[in-house]
Amino acid sequence: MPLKIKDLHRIHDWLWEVPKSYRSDMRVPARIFASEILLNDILRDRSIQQLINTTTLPGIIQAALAMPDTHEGYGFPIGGVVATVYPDGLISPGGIGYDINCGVRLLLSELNFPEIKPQLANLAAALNHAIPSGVGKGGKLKLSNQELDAVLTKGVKWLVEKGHALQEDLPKIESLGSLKEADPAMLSNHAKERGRGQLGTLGAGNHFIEVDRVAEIFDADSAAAMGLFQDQIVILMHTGSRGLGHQVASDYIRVMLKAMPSAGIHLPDPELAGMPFSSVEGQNYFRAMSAAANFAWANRQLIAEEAREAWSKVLGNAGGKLSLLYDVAHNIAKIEEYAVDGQKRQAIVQRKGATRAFPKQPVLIPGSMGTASYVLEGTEKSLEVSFGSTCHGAGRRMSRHAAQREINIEELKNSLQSQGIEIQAGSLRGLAEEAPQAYKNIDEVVAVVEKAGIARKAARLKPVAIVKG
DNA sequence: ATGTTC
Repeated sequence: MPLKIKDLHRIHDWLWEVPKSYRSDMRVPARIFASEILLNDILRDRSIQQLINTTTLPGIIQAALAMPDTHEGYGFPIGGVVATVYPDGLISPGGIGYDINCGVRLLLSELNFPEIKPQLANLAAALNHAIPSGVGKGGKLKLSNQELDAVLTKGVKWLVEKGHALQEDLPKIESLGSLKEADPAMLSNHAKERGRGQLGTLGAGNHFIEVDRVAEIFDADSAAAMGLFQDQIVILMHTGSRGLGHQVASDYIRVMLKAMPSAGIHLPDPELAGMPFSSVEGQNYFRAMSAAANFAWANRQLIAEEAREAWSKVLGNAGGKLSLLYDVAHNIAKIEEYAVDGQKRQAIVQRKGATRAFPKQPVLIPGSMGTASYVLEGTEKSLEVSFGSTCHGAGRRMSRHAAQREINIEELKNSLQSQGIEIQAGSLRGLAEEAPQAYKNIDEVVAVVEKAGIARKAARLKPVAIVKG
Protein backbone atom coordinates (compact mmCIF):
# COMPACT_ATOMS: atom_id res chain seq x y z
CA MET A 1 0.00 0.00 0.00
CA PRO A 2 1.41 3.42 -0.88
CA LEU A 3 2.62 5.44 2.06
CA LYS A 4 0.85 8.73 2.73
CA ILE A 5 2.01 11.83 4.51
CA LYS A 6 -0.42 10.99 7.36
CA ASP A 7 1.52 7.79 8.06
CA LEU A 8 4.46 9.98 9.08
CA HIS A 9 4.99 11.66 12.41
CA ARG A 10 6.38 15.18 12.09
CA ILE A 11 9.26 15.49 14.60
CA HIS A 12 10.02 19.04 13.48
CA ASP A 13 9.64 21.06 10.26
CA TRP A 14 12.52 19.24 8.54
CA LEU A 15 12.35 15.76 10.07
CA TRP A 16 9.67 13.08 9.74
CA GLU A 17 9.43 9.66 11.34
CA VAL A 18 7.81 6.33 10.64
CA PRO A 19 7.59 4.91 14.18
CA LYS A 20 8.79 1.41 15.01
CA SER A 21 5.16 0.49 15.68
CA TYR A 22 4.24 0.96 12.00
CA ARG A 23 5.33 -2.58 11.13
CA SER A 24 6.06 -5.48 13.45
CA ASP A 25 9.42 -6.33 11.88
CA MET A 26 10.93 -2.86 12.33
CA ARG A 27 13.85 -2.79 14.79
CA VAL A 28 14.24 1.00 14.83
CA PRO A 29 12.25 3.94 13.46
CA ALA A 30 12.74 5.31 9.94
CA ARG A 31 13.49 9.03 9.74
CA ILE A 32 13.30 11.31 6.71
CA PHE A 33 14.90 14.74 6.50
CA ALA A 34 12.55 16.66 4.21
CA SER A 35 10.31 19.67 3.72
CA GLU A 36 6.64 19.06 2.97
CA ILE A 37 7.29 19.96 -0.70
CA LEU A 38 10.10 17.42 -1.05
CA LEU A 39 8.17 14.79 0.88
CA ASN A 40 5.48 14.97 -1.79
CA ASP A 41 8.15 14.22 -4.43
CA ILE A 42 9.61 11.46 -2.25
CA LEU A 43 6.26 9.73 -1.70
CA ARG A 44 5.79 9.32 -5.47
CA ASP A 45 8.13 6.31 -5.50
CA ARG A 46 8.89 3.38 -3.16
CA SER A 47 11.82 5.00 -1.36
CA ILE A 48 10.16 5.20 2.06
CA GLN A 49 8.87 1.61 1.86
CA GLN A 50 12.46 0.65 1.04
CA LEU A 51 13.69 2.72 3.99
CA ILE A 52 11.22 0.92 6.28
CA ASN A 53 12.54 -2.42 4.98
CA THR A 54 16.08 -1.39 5.99
CA THR A 55 14.96 -0.87 9.60
CA THR A 56 14.70 -4.67 9.88
CA LEU A 57 18.43 -5.25 9.27
CA PRO A 58 20.11 -7.22 12.07
CA GLY A 59 22.18 -4.93 14.29
CA ILE A 60 20.75 -1.63 12.99
CA ILE A 61 21.18 1.22 15.48
CA GLN A 62 19.28 4.43 16.22
CA ALA A 63 17.24 4.77 13.01
CA ALA A 64 17.30 4.25 9.26
CA LEU A 65 17.74 7.67 7.68
CA ALA A 66 16.70 9.22 4.39
CA MET A 67 18.06 12.52 3.15
CA PRO A 68 15.83 15.09 1.36
CA ASP A 69 17.14 13.94 -2.05
CA THR A 70 16.09 10.33 -1.44
CA HIS A 71 14.61 8.19 -4.21
CA GLU A 72 14.09 4.54 -5.05
CA GLY A 73 17.17 2.37 -5.46
CA TYR A 74 18.25 -1.28 -5.48
CA GLY A 75 16.78 -2.57 -2.20
CA PHE A 76 17.88 0.44 -0.18
CA PRO A 77 16.78 3.95 -1.13
CA ILE A 78 19.40 6.22 -2.69
CA GLY A 79 19.92 9.08 -0.26
CA GLY A 80 19.95 6.72 2.72
CA VAL A 81 22.13 5.98 5.71
CA VAL A 82 22.00 2.77 7.71
CA ALA A 83 24.37 2.10 10.62
CA THR A 84 24.69 -1.33 12.18
CA VAL A 85 26.58 -2.31 15.30
CA TYR A 86 30.22 -3.34 14.99
CA PRO A 87 31.30 -6.10 14.55
CA ASP A 88 28.28 -8.35 14.05
CA GLY A 89 25.77 -6.01 12.40
CA LEU A 90 24.73 -6.64 8.81
CA ILE A 91 26.70 -5.28 5.87
CA SER A 92 24.86 -5.26 2.55
CA PRO A 93 26.21 -4.39 -0.91
CA GLY A 94 22.82 -2.81 -1.65
CA GLY A 95 23.40 -0.40 1.24
CA ILE A 96 26.42 1.03 -0.55
CA GLY A 97 25.16 0.76 -4.12
CA TYR A 98 26.49 -0.53 -7.42
CA ASP A 99 28.78 2.45 -7.96
CA ILE A 100 31.13 1.91 -5.01
CA ASN A 101 32.70 5.21 -3.93
CA CYS A 102 30.78 7.28 -6.37
CA GLY A 103 31.83 10.72 -5.21
CA VAL A 104 32.65 14.31 -5.98
CA ARG A 105 35.87 16.30 -6.27
CA LEU A 106 36.29 20.06 -6.60
CA LEU A 107 39.31 21.88 -8.02
CA LEU A 108 39.76 25.60 -7.42
CA SER A 109 41.32 27.95 -9.94
CA GLU A 110 42.90 31.34 -9.28
CA LEU A 111 40.87 32.98 -12.06
CA ASN A 112 37.44 34.58 -12.22
CA PHE A 113 34.77 34.10 -14.87
CA PRO A 114 35.52 37.19 -17.03
CA GLU A 115 39.16 36.07 -17.24
CA ILE A 116 38.36 32.71 -18.83
CA LYS A 117 35.16 33.57 -20.73
CA PRO A 118 36.84 34.05 -24.14
CA GLN A 119 38.41 30.57 -23.81
CA LEU A 120 35.34 28.80 -22.42
CA ALA A 121 34.38 26.89 -25.59
CA ASN A 122 38.00 25.80 -26.09
CA LEU A 123 38.22 24.71 -22.47
CA ALA A 124 35.04 22.62 -22.73
CA ALA A 125 36.32 20.97 -25.91
CA ALA A 126 39.74 20.32 -24.35
CA LEU A 127 38.19 18.72 -21.25
CA ASN A 128 35.94 16.59 -23.43
CA HIS A 129 38.95 15.52 -25.49
CA ALA A 130 41.23 14.82 -22.54
CA ILE A 131 38.82 12.80 -20.41
CA PRO A 132 37.36 9.62 -21.87
CA SER A 133 33.65 9.27 -21.16
CA GLY A 134 30.68 7.09 -22.04
CA VAL A 135 29.43 3.63 -21.11
CA GLY A 136 32.14 0.98 -21.25
CA LYS A 137 34.75 3.51 -22.26
CA GLY A 138 38.42 2.84 -21.51
CA GLY A 139 41.26 5.26 -20.84
CA LYS A 140 44.87 5.75 -21.88
CA LEU A 141 46.39 3.76 -19.04
CA LYS A 142 46.75 0.03 -19.51
CA LEU A 143 47.62 -1.30 -16.08
CA SER A 144 49.53 -4.53 -15.53
CA ASN A 145 48.17 -6.97 -12.93
CA GLN A 146 50.70 -5.69 -10.45
CA GLU A 147 49.84 -2.04 -11.09
CA LEU A 148 46.11 -2.68 -10.83
CA ASP A 149 46.64 -4.49 -7.52
CA ALA A 150 48.70 -1.52 -6.30
CA VAL A 151 45.88 0.91 -7.18
CA LEU A 152 43.36 -1.31 -5.44
CA THR A 153 45.55 -1.70 -2.35
CA LYS A 154 46.78 1.87 -1.95
CA GLY A 155 44.46 4.14 -3.93
CA VAL A 156 45.77 7.68 -4.35
CA LYS A 157 48.88 6.88 -2.23
CA TRP A 158 50.13 4.77 -5.12
CA LEU A 159 49.55 7.65 -7.53
CA VAL A 160 51.65 9.89 -5.28
CA GLU A 161 54.47 7.34 -5.51
CA LYS A 162 54.10 7.35 -9.29
CA GLY A 163 54.04 11.15 -9.59
CA HIS A 164 50.37 11.37 -10.64
CA ALA A 165 49.33 13.10 -7.44
CA LEU A 166 50.87 15.56 -5.01
CA GLN A 167 51.50 14.63 -1.38
CA GLU A 168 49.61 17.83 -0.49
CA ASP A 169 46.49 16.45 -2.22
CA LEU A 170 46.13 13.53 0.24
CA PRO A 171 44.76 15.40 3.30
CA LYS A 172 42.10 16.90 1.01
CA ILE A 173 40.66 13.49 0.18
CA GLU A 174 38.30 11.58 2.44
CA SER A 175 40.31 8.84 4.20
CA LEU A 176 43.40 10.19 2.39
CA GLY A 177 42.15 8.43 -0.74
CA SER A 178 43.11 5.03 0.62
CA LEU A 179 41.24 2.47 2.73
CA LYS A 180 43.68 0.16 4.48
CA GLU A 181 41.26 -2.79 4.61
CA ALA A 182 41.41 -3.07 0.81
CA ASP A 183 42.40 -6.50 -0.50
CA PRO A 184 42.59 -7.01 -4.28
CA ALA A 185 42.50 -10.79 -3.75
CA MET A 186 38.83 -10.36 -2.78
CA LEU A 187 37.91 -9.20 -6.32
CA SER A 188 36.93 -11.59 -9.09
CA ASN A 189 39.09 -11.61 -12.22
CA HIS A 190 36.00 -10.38 -14.02
CA ALA A 191 35.82 -7.27 -11.82
CA LYS A 192 39.53 -6.58 -12.37
CA GLU A 193 39.25 -7.04 -16.14
CA ARG A 194 36.34 -4.63 -16.33
CA GLY A 195 38.30 -2.02 -14.39
CA ARG A 196 41.77 -2.53 -15.81
CA GLY A 197 41.46 -0.03 -18.67
CA GLN A 198 38.99 2.34 -16.99
CA LEU A 199 41.18 4.33 -14.64
CA GLY A 200 40.93 8.03 -15.53
CA THR A 201 37.53 7.71 -17.23
CA LEU A 202 34.30 9.48 -16.44
CA GLY A 203 31.55 7.00 -17.35
CA ALA A 204 27.97 7.93 -18.18
CA GLY A 205 24.59 8.61 -16.59
CA ASN A 206 24.76 11.40 -14.03
CA HIS A 207 28.57 11.46 -14.10
CA PHE A 208 30.13 14.64 -15.41
CA ILE A 209 32.93 17.12 -15.26
CA GLU A 210 31.95 20.76 -15.38
CA VAL A 211 33.33 24.24 -15.15
CA ASP A 212 31.46 26.30 -12.56
CA ARG A 213 31.41 29.91 -11.47
CA VAL A 214 31.07 30.76 -7.76
CA ALA A 215 27.71 32.52 -7.99
CA GLU A 216 27.05 33.22 -4.32
CA ILE A 217 28.94 33.14 -1.04
CA PHE A 218 26.82 32.41 2.05
CA ASP A 219 29.40 32.25 4.80
CA ALA A 220 32.31 34.60 4.13
CA ASP A 221 34.58 33.08 6.79
CA SER A 222 33.98 29.51 5.82
CA ALA A 223 34.27 30.27 2.08
CA ALA A 224 37.51 32.21 2.62
CA ALA A 225 38.94 29.39 4.73
CA MET A 226 38.22 27.01 1.86
CA GLY A 227 39.80 29.38 -0.69
CA LEU A 228 36.52 30.29 -2.42
CA PHE A 229 35.74 33.77 -3.79
CA GLN A 230 32.92 35.40 -5.75
CA ASP A 231 32.99 34.71 -9.53
CA GLN A 232 35.86 32.23 -9.12
CA ILE A 233 36.12 29.48 -11.71
CA VAL A 234 36.15 25.99 -10.22
CA ILE A 235 36.02 22.50 -11.73
CA LEU A 236 33.57 19.96 -10.35
CA MET A 237 33.64 16.26 -11.14
CA HIS A 238 31.31 13.41 -10.28
CA THR A 239 32.24 9.80 -10.96
CA GLY A 240 33.01 6.50 -9.24
CA SER A 241 34.54 3.05 -9.67
CA ARG A 242 33.13 2.33 -13.17
CA GLY A 243 32.66 -1.28 -14.25
CA LEU A 244 34.99 -2.54 -11.52
CA GLY A 245 32.81 -1.39 -8.62
CA HIS A 246 29.69 -2.52 -10.44
CA GLN A 247 31.11 -6.02 -10.80
CA VAL A 248 32.16 -6.14 -7.12
CA ALA A 249 28.59 -5.28 -6.12
CA SER A 250 27.10 -7.88 -8.49
CA ASP A 251 29.54 -10.57 -7.35
CA TYR A 252 28.92 -10.02 -3.63
CA ILE A 253 25.15 -9.70 -3.87
CA ARG A 254 25.26 -13.25 -5.22
CA VAL A 255 27.65 -14.34 -2.43
CA MET A 256 25.37 -12.84 0.24
CA LEU A 257 22.19 -14.41 -1.17
CA LYS A 258 23.83 -17.82 -1.13
CA ALA A 259 25.19 -17.50 2.43
CA MET A 260 22.10 -16.01 4.11
CA PRO A 261 19.90 -19.10 4.64
CA SER A 262 22.46 -21.08 6.64
CA ALA A 263 23.27 -17.94 8.67
CA GLY A 264 19.56 -17.65 9.52
CA ILE A 265 19.24 -14.19 7.95
CA HIS A 266 15.78 -13.39 6.66
CA LEU A 267 14.99 -10.00 5.15
CA PRO A 268 11.81 -8.53 3.65
CA ASP A 269 13.45 -7.96 0.23
CA PRO A 270 16.16 -10.09 -1.41
CA GLU A 271 17.73 -6.87 -2.70
CA LEU A 272 18.75 -6.13 0.91
CA ALA A 273 21.01 -9.24 0.81
CA GLY A 274 23.80 -9.03 3.36
CA MET A 275 25.71 -10.90 6.05
CA PRO A 276 27.13 -9.99 9.44
CA PHE A 277 30.20 -7.76 9.04
CA SER A 278 32.20 -10.27 11.11
CA SER A 279 31.30 -13.23 8.87
CA VAL A 280 33.68 -14.43 6.16
CA GLU A 281 31.33 -13.08 3.50
CA GLY A 282 30.95 -9.75 5.30
CA GLN A 283 34.72 -9.38 5.68
CA ASN A 284 35.43 -10.36 2.10
CA TYR A 285 32.88 -7.88 0.78
CA PHE A 286 34.26 -5.09 2.99
CA ARG A 287 37.80 -5.75 1.72
CA ALA A 288 36.60 -5.86 -1.90
CA MET A 289 34.47 -2.73 -1.44
CA SER A 290 37.47 -0.94 0.10
CA ALA A 291 39.59 -1.90 -2.92
CA ALA A 292 36.90 -0.61 -5.30
CA ALA A 293 36.74 2.60 -3.24
CA ASN A 294 40.51 3.03 -3.65
CA PHE A 295 40.07 2.53 -7.41
CA ALA A 296 37.42 5.27 -7.50
CA TRP A 297 39.61 7.74 -5.60
CA ALA A 298 42.48 7.00 -7.97
CA ASN A 299 40.05 7.46 -10.87
CA ARG A 300 39.02 10.93 -9.70
CA GLN A 301 42.67 11.80 -9.06
CA LEU A 302 43.67 10.88 -12.63
CA ILE A 303 40.71 12.77 -14.09
CA ALA A 304 41.82 15.80 -12.07
CA GLU A 305 45.31 15.42 -13.57
CA GLU A 306 43.78 15.25 -17.05
CA ALA A 307 41.71 18.36 -16.29
CA ARG A 308 44.82 20.19 -15.06
CA GLU A 309 46.63 19.37 -18.32
CA ALA A 310 43.68 20.51 -20.45
CA TRP A 311 43.47 23.72 -18.41
CA SER A 312 47.16 24.51 -18.94
CA LYS A 313 46.96 23.69 -22.63
CA VAL A 314 44.10 26.14 -23.19
CA LEU A 315 45.07 28.91 -20.78
CA GLY A 316 48.86 28.62 -20.70
CA ASN A 317 50.80 30.25 -17.88
CA ALA A 318 47.99 32.71 -17.27
CA GLY A 319 45.84 29.76 -16.17
CA GLY A 320 47.69 29.40 -12.88
CA LYS A 321 47.09 26.48 -10.55
CA LEU A 322 44.11 24.18 -10.05
CA SER A 323 44.24 23.20 -6.39
CA LEU A 324 42.18 20.49 -4.75
CA LEU A 325 39.50 21.71 -2.33
CA TYR A 326 38.17 18.27 -1.42
CA ASP A 327 37.17 14.81 -2.61
CA VAL A 328 34.31 13.10 -0.83
CA ALA A 329 32.48 9.79 -1.28
CA HIS A 330 28.72 9.33 -1.21
CA ASN A 331 28.46 5.54 -1.79
CA ILE A 332 30.59 3.76 0.81
CA ALA A 333 30.69 1.81 4.08
CA LYS A 334 32.93 3.01 6.92
CA ILE A 335 33.64 1.92 10.48
CA GLU A 336 33.05 5.01 12.63
CA GLU A 337 32.41 5.78 16.30
CA TYR A 338 29.18 7.41 17.50
CA ALA A 339 27.47 8.08 20.80
CA VAL A 340 24.26 6.04 20.77
CA ASP A 341 22.04 6.37 23.86
CA GLY A 342 24.95 8.00 25.68
CA GLN A 343 27.31 5.13 24.91
CA LYS A 344 30.24 5.24 22.50
CA ARG A 345 29.84 2.55 19.91
CA GLN A 346 31.64 1.47 16.78
CA ALA A 347 29.25 1.37 13.86
CA ILE A 348 29.29 0.06 10.31
CA VAL A 349 27.95 3.16 8.56
CA GLN A 350 26.52 2.42 5.11
CA ARG A 351 26.01 5.56 3.03
CA LYS A 352 24.23 5.21 -0.28
CA GLY A 353 23.71 8.54 -1.97
CA ALA A 354 24.63 10.27 1.27
CA THR A 355 27.75 12.38 1.77
CA ARG A 356 30.04 12.23 4.76
CA ALA A 357 29.71 15.63 6.46
CA PHE A 358 32.02 15.74 9.47
CA PRO A 359 32.47 19.05 11.33
CA LYS A 360 34.65 21.54 9.38
CA GLN A 361 34.80 19.18 6.38
CA PRO A 362 34.00 20.59 2.91
CA VAL A 363 30.90 18.85 1.55
CA LEU A 364 30.37 18.83 -2.22
CA ILE A 365 26.80 18.60 -3.53
CA PRO A 366 26.26 18.45 -7.28
CA GLY A 367 22.87 19.64 -8.49
CA SER A 368 21.05 18.40 -11.59
CA MET A 369 22.43 19.33 -15.01
CA GLY A 370 22.39 23.07 -15.69
CA THR A 371 21.17 24.02 -12.21
CA ALA A 372 23.28 24.90 -9.18
CA SER A 373 25.77 22.92 -7.12
CA TYR A 374 26.83 23.66 -3.55
CA VAL A 375 29.86 23.68 -1.32
CA LEU A 376 28.71 23.06 2.24
CA GLU A 377 30.49 22.61 5.54
CA GLY A 378 29.83 19.69 7.85
CA THR A 379 28.46 20.23 11.36
CA GLU A 380 28.73 18.79 14.88
CA LYS A 381 25.01 18.14 14.79
CA SER A 382 25.37 15.67 11.91
CA LEU A 383 27.35 13.47 14.32
CA GLU A 384 24.33 13.42 16.65
CA VAL A 385 21.46 12.99 14.21
CA SER A 386 22.70 11.63 10.87
CA PHE A 387 25.83 9.54 11.49
CA GLY A 388 27.93 12.39 10.14
CA SER A 389 26.06 12.44 6.83
CA THR A 390 24.07 14.78 4.62
CA CYS A 391 22.43 14.78 1.17
CA HIS A 392 24.37 13.94 -2.03
CA GLY A 393 22.59 15.86 -4.78
CA ALA A 394 19.21 16.77 -6.20
CA GLY A 395 17.93 13.19 -6.30
CA ARG A 396 15.69 11.88 -9.07
CA ARG A 397 11.97 12.56 -9.10
CA MET A 398 11.42 10.83 -12.45
CA SER A 399 12.69 7.39 -13.49
CA ARG A 400 15.20 7.24 -16.33
CA HIS A 401 12.50 5.69 -18.47
CA ALA A 402 9.95 8.40 -17.67
CA ALA A 403 12.57 11.08 -18.37
CA GLN A 404 13.29 9.64 -21.83
CA ARG A 405 9.58 9.62 -22.55
CA GLU A 406 8.86 13.12 -21.33
CA ILE A 407 11.95 15.19 -22.12
CA ASN A 408 12.40 16.93 -25.45
CA ILE A 409 16.13 16.84 -26.11
CA GLU A 410 16.17 19.82 -28.48
CA GLU A 411 14.35 21.96 -25.92
CA LEU A 412 16.79 20.80 -23.28
CA LYS A 413 19.84 21.71 -25.39
CA ASN A 414 18.32 25.07 -26.29
CA SER A 415 17.60 25.78 -22.65
CA LEU A 416 21.23 25.08 -21.65
CA GLN A 417 22.58 27.15 -24.55
CA SER A 418 20.26 30.06 -23.83
CA GLN A 419 21.71 30.11 -20.31
CA GLY A 420 25.16 30.46 -21.88
CA ILE A 421 26.22 26.97 -20.83
CA GLU A 422 28.67 25.15 -23.11
CA ILE A 423 27.59 21.53 -23.40
CA GLN A 424 29.66 18.59 -24.64
CA ALA A 425 27.65 15.35 -24.48
CA GLY A 426 28.42 11.96 -25.99
CA SER A 427 24.89 10.59 -25.80
CA LEU A 428 21.71 12.60 -26.44
CA ARG A 429 19.62 9.82 -24.93
CA GLY A 430 21.71 10.00 -21.78
CA LEU A 431 21.21 13.75 -21.74
CA ALA A 432 17.41 13.42 -21.51
CA GLU A 433 17.70 11.26 -18.39
CA GLU A 434 19.66 14.05 -16.74
CA ALA A 435 17.26 16.89 -17.53
CA PRO A 436 16.64 19.09 -14.51
CA GLN A 437 12.89 18.32 -14.65
CA ALA A 438 13.80 14.69 -13.89
CA TYR A 439 15.33 15.79 -10.56
CA LYS A 440 14.23 17.44 -7.36
CA ASN A 441 15.08 21.08 -6.71
CA ILE A 442 18.67 21.27 -5.42
CA ASP A 443 18.09 24.63 -3.72
CA GLU A 444 15.22 23.10 -1.74
CA VAL A 445 17.27 19.99 -0.85
CA VAL A 446 20.17 22.08 0.43
CA ALA A 447 17.85 24.44 2.31
CA VAL A 448 16.45 21.42 4.16
CA VAL A 449 19.82 19.99 5.20
CA GLU A 450 20.87 23.41 6.42
CA LYS A 451 17.66 23.97 8.38
CA ALA A 452 17.92 20.46 9.82
CA GLY A 453 21.46 21.38 10.89
CA ILE A 454 23.27 18.53 9.08
CA ALA A 455 25.37 20.85 6.87
CA ARG A 456 25.90 24.60 6.41
CA LYS A 457 25.97 26.51 3.13
CA ALA A 458 29.33 28.02 2.15
CA ALA A 459 28.89 28.76 -1.57
CA ARG A 460 26.60 28.19 -4.53
CA LEU A 461 28.07 27.27 -7.93
CA LYS A 462 26.56 27.75 -11.41
CA PRO A 463 27.79 25.79 -14.43
CA VAL A 464 29.31 27.54 -17.44
CA ALA A 465 30.48 24.39 -19.27
CA ILE A 466 29.38 20.76 -18.92
CA VAL A 467 31.10 17.61 -20.22
CA LYS A 468 29.18 14.33 -20.13
CA GLY A 469 29.44 10.82 -21.55
C1' DA B 1 25.27 3.45 -11.98
C1' DT B 2 26.45 -0.58 -15.54
C1' DG B 3 30.47 -3.99 -21.76
C1' DT B 4 22.38 0.21 -20.53
C1' DT B 5 19.04 -7.81 -20.62
C1' DC B 6 24.31 -13.47 -17.95
